[in-house]
Amino acid sequence: MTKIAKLHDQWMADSEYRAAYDALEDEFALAAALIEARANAGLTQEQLASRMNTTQSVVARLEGGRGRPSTRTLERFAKATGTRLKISFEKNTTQRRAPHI
Amino acid sequence: MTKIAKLHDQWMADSEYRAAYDALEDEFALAAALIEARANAGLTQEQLASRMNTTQSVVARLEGGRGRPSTRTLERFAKATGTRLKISFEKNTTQRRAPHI
DNA sequence: TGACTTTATCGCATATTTGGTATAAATATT
DNA sequence: AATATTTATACCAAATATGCGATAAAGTCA
Repeated sequence: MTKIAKLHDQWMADSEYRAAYDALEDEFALAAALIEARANAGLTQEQLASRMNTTQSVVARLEGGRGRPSTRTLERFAKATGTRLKISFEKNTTQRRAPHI
Repeated sequence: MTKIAKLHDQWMADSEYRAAYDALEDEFALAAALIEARANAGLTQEQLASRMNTTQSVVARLEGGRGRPSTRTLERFAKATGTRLKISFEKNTTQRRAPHI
């Protein structure tokens, strides 16, 4: 294990750090989904923004993983990309492995 | 087809009505997911609220399908119920049928 | 029925997200 | 390189969600 990975493991013991890390991971996952959906739709941020009745800066902010958008926004995003928003709470069967960094 | 169903079909042609209807459908889907997750966790709204660092009334509001919660709230809900929040944009392969009411 | 638990709703203060504009930064095109 | 296009960031006002207490409503059980 690298020094960094070890440090990470130690830090994960700290609940505050852990919470921040998990939140980050989720934000990335959402950002990735947003980017992929727009890519599949073949739209620029500007075009998508127009379909969502908002501005390009808002779309950039969403895809940048900054902030925690409301489901209202996600639904508009889904419609604009011709997709269907699906939100679910999955059982934590397998414990997530500590990622190798 | 019933008279009501016929009326419904006519109304669905009106974009404003249709948008409202779709939003409602999504809200119900989310509310159902929330309720199911809490049931699986075997918690009362009060207990869950405590784990989310909020109050019972907030949980009731969420499950009631009133408002469009932020992903921040959904993430806290997921952690409190021991589940993992999953948000995805699914391709609209088959067109959704008009539901029979 | 009455006591008790759980869930739903209301009003309002606070917090967060979103809209909009401007502009910087990055990417693509010629 | 120069220009055009696309994406990222900053700021502030407006819209929306959240926190919270009080209380109503509904459900459970003796």
